[in-house]
Amino acid sequence: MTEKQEKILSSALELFATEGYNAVPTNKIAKHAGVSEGLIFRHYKNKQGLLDAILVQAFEKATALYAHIIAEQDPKQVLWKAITLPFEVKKSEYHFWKLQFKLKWELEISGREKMQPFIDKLQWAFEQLGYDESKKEAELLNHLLEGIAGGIIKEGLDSQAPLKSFLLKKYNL
Amino acid sequence: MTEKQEKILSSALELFATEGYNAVPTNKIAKHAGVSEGLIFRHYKNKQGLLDAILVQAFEKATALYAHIIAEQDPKQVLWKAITLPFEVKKSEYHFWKLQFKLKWELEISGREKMQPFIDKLQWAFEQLGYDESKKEAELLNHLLEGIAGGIIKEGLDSQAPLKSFLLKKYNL
DNA sequence: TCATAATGTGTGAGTACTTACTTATAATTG
DNA sequence: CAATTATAAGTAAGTACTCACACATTATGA
Repeated sequence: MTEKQEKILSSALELFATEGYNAVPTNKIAKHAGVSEGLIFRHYKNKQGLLDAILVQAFEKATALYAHIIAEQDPKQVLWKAITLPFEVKKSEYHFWKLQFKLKWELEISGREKMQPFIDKLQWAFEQLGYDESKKEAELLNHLLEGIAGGIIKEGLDSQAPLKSFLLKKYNL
Repeated sequence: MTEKQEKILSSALELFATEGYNAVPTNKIAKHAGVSEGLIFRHYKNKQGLLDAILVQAFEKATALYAHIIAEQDPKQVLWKAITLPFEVKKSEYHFWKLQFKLKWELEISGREKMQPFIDKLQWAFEQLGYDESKKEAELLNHLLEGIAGGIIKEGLDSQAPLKSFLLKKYNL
């Protein structure tokens, strides 16, 4: 992948994340990337193709992130890693995360499939720890973590930080 | 407010909710409402003005909905009403709710101000019930309820229904 | 080894179509 | 008849995408 090709991808990611897919015209992406507009279409065929390329990267990134948790064999560690995950997100990755939330609602790209193995692992952990209704516990915690992640992206880490130790206490971690 | 004026509003609400603000051109709204395109601009000045008019209605609707909870004096009842609220949303109001979520991310219209009195009331209820960290409890429950509401809108009531009794049990209601 | 063909990267100027908004003018209402 | 509601036909700017062409890199073959 050439340098300009990567620049297109990162510019599109940033602009889609901050302004939304439909709100960003391709000429704006080109300008931001310091590239002729035609090059976008040479490399990615059309605007949708550009988004798809970003989504592929996103899928890989998300998979890598959750792999760490899914591989964990100690159920307590699974919960601990899951809960602390959103608080560890780096500022440099905000665009990436913001885009996930934006697309979920703007284009109704679910992201559910991506999450399912993670939720399953949560359920497994709750089961191991003797919780009564592991599936519901897992879905509940997932809602919670998504809410916290969204809060961090929109209002900053500080707005949600107090919830970290609070949650860990709640789950006896 | 004339009949056509209302039709414009309801059509715009439906289309914005299902497809997103930026994805829906004004001529499509006019066609859907059975109205000439110019009429939209006569009544609402521009596309943003049309959205603003919807948002005013939304604010009133949300305020009315939460008023019921905020007026409640029994803390247990406050929690009960808050938790059951998302499960009581009628299908006819899905567009309205979906738009809230869509705009929150597509246009970054927070909706936080709308919610604050509700969150404050949750905090009050937790305080009354002797919870240790009422503020964090309130924010946690709010995240949870938003997650559930979002789930209902995207995946249907059935997908989240089991969580209702589960949550009520968790909070001893 | 070196001309040359082939392929891939990149540009800038289009093009066909869409989109938000305007305006002149008609119909309706009070 | 005065004001308001409504329309149909614009218009200027924007938008996704194409295309002809230039430049660079690599592959081929005498």
